[in-house]
Amino acid sequence: MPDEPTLHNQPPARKQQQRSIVTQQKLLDAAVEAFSENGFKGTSTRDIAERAGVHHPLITYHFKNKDQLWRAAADYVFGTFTESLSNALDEYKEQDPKQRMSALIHTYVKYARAQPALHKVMVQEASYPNARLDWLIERHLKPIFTVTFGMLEKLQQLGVAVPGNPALLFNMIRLSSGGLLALGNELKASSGIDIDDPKTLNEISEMIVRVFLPGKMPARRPDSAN
Amino acid sequence: MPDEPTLHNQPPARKQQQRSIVTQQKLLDAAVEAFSENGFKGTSTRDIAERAGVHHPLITYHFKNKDQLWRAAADYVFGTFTESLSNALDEYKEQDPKQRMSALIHTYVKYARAQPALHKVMVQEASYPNARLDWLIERHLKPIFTVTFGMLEKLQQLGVAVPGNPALLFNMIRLSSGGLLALGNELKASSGIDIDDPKTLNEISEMIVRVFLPGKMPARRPDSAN
DNA sequence: GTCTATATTATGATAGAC
DNA sequence: GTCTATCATAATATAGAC
Repeated sequence: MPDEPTLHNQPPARKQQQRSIVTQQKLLDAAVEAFSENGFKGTSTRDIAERAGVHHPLITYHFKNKDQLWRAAADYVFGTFTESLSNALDEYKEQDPKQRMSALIHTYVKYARAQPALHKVMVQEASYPNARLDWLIERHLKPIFTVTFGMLEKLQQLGVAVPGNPALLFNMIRLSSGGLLALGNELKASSGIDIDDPKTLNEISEMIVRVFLPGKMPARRPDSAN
Repeated sequence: MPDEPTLHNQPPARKQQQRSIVTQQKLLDAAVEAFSENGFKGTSTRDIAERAGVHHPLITYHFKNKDQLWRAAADYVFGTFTESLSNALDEYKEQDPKQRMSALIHTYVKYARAQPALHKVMVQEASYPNARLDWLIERHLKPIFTVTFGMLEKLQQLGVAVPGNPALLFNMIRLSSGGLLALGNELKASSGIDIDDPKTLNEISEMIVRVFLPGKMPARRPDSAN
């Protein structure tokens, strides 16, 4: 790997740059874990540095301060989540609206299991009005929500989703999947639900579809609009 | 009000005891608010004392330490919640199982609005395994859950509640009510849902019943068991 | 890019005057 | 029962050596 700049716009990654990326990623993973466990105020940058196996002044070096590190961690979690969602939508784009929504729900359940921080961080930040919450809503929530509201309204018109305020409906689905998995550490002892069992995840997404999207898709006329 | 001890077992409350109770209550209210906003680690006892308008060493005096104060605050929140639930059950004890469960759900929604700490504290503590979580499950959750699981199973047998694992069903109902209201500060901006509007609360509990308990109660035979 | 050292403030808990 | 004063520790952040 040559160290000299080339004619290309992006010079090849140098060893130092590579190491910097690794350190940043270690800090991001540790930050997601720590912030989702103890919230913004309850998390110390020292704790994050220790989890990452990195000296704590490096946080200042790579992310400037605690607040910027939190934002980078949120971008990381919500960015990969949004990506999973749009991949799922892409994969099912030939299917009917009910199947597409079911695929979204299943994707959400699987992602929330792998990354419970997704919902934990939301609850932590929604605990009281603050700038991070506003930032999260504008930057990550609204884009996802507006798309999904529209899909749900269409499903209501088709008689598949239960009637009522689609925003409420959406948020109940969201809580029944991501919100449920965020309680993972409680559910086994309180309710005998084992979210480590892969069958449980299927059970959850199937129940959500059965409950919130109980109707059948009407037979599709060949000449109907998409 | 006489200050001397009487022949009764419980001597009349003295002024100092009265003031002590007031201080303790102020600290409890402040603790519930602070812990639900910032979690156990993220809350400082100084913050609690300031919210309560009390000097911070009084926390040690009245509650020994931060951990004991947290437990007292949890007892306060979950104790009054359990009381509301059993009052609702009492009030509707002559009604059919679907009406009783609907009353429970509506009580839960109303309580969760007035005291969002109920769910916030659970999410905060369920963020990672710890002694406070175990204590909360054994002391407060299990008694409520076992009763409710039974009621839901019966409603499934009657064809009122949707089929499937009743524990999952119960937790989805719980998330759709308490979990939803815990996100109150987010919902208005992200979804246009205003939980300060009393109509919204009715909309929520009605949608939950419509979604999770869609069946009608079968006609009751006069000689059937309760 | 990495580390040690440190300035400054916040925190949990206690001692002891009143 | 209430308050001031204080101790030991932990926190965020920065300066500066290497």
